Amino acid sequence: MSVDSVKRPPSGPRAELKRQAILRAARELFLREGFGVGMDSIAAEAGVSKVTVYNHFGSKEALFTSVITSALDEPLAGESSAALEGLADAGDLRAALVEAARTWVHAVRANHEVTALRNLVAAELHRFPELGEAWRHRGTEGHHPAVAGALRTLADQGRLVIPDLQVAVIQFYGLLVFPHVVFSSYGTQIDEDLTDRLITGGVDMFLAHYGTQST
Amino acid sequence: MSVDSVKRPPSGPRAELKRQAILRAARELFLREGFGVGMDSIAAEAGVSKVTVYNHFGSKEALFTSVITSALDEPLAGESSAALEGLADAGDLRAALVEAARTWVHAVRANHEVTALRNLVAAELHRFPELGEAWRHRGTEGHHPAVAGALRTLADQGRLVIPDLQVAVIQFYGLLVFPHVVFSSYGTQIDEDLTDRLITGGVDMFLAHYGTQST
DNA sequence: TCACTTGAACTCAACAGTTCAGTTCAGTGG
DNA sequence: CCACTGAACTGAACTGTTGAGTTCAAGTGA
Repeated sequence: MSVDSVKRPPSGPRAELKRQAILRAARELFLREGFGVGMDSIAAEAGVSKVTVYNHFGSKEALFTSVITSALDEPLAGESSAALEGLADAGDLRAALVEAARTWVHAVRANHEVTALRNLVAAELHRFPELGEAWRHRGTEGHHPAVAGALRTLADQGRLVIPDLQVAVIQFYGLLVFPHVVFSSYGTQIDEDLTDRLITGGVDMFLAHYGTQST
Repeated sequence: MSVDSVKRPPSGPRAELKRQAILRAARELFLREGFGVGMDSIAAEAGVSKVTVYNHFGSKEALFTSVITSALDEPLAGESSAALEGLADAGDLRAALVEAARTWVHAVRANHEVTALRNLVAAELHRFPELGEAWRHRGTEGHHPAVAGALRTLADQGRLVIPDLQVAVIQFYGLLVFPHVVFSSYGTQIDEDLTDRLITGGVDMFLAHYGTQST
């Protein structure tokens, strides 16, 4: 009998499959029912014994944390910040901005799941304050640099005049992304047509204020 | 023994006092601890017996609903939409807009409580979908007409040129209000100084796009 | 007198987490 | 190809707690 009472999580190929199945199920049920969902339901949905769930994750809170942090790695960083990179070389800045914004907003809208997870984290802030912070880092502060960098570059090129970068970044979000975030937190969505008008209108407005003749 | 088994809520002046005390306590505790708070705690905080709570509200869900709907009646409709009325007569439109926005945003920021209640409703959307809808009505759609009306009036006066009113309204929100809503849902706040720059910068941007020379 | 209130004890269900005896299955050595 | 081994898995029963809602006998106040 080993004195070592620490329960290591299972390893091996078989265990990894179960782990993924549990994460998938937990994510889906947390999204559908909130944190209040029972561990039995999650185990059942994953097609796995409850004991296995506990062997892997140790507690409900740990499972929730794993679901969130695993979701933190996947999403929109790729396409959307890539779209921002190309801005500096674009001939037609307006068209390029519209295109970038379109990519970005569609990434946000397409991921029902990620947006819904954001709401879930917000809902459980009092139970998991550290998750709120983690999400804030990856989300807002994670993209700030990309947006800020793109805007600064354009300003350095003389194609934009931006006296207050911090404000400009938030305005960029406010015009393009926040409407979708806010509406989704009510459980509704902005329809396709209005989304499109918001994008072109937002870019127009942004350029009307910050653009120069060389735009 | 009356066959009538329907429990009417208590009435009378003393009952009304208790009712208010319960609502106040419930609101405070729901805000501080979320929907998970125990009915015993609420009763204790209200200085009232648990039985009295149930005599008045019947169930926890009904109590929660009452807290929200009672909060729906009170808030920012007054000052903020009043500030929008005066816009039509203003000489200096920019100054007037900044002033109106300042009033409005301060109303949103000052009411930690209302904003926090909004998050609470969003958190419990799956349990109370009808509350989400009610909040949306009083909140967003409740103010839309005021904002839309003010903007339309200014457009009719020829002081603004607004091709797409629906978009303009959302942009107005997006520049001025949404940043605060989004940040507060992360549990953070935008500081005083940045708030001010967002207001003036937002109005500038709005006017740069929609304003005319007669502005 | 009558409606309202109280406190304390109670029921009942849900749910996190555990225990255990037995089963699956991927290797490993022969 | 087989037998054995051990880690991972299962299912079902169990513990312990928490919390919603109820009951009741007694109190309060217009």
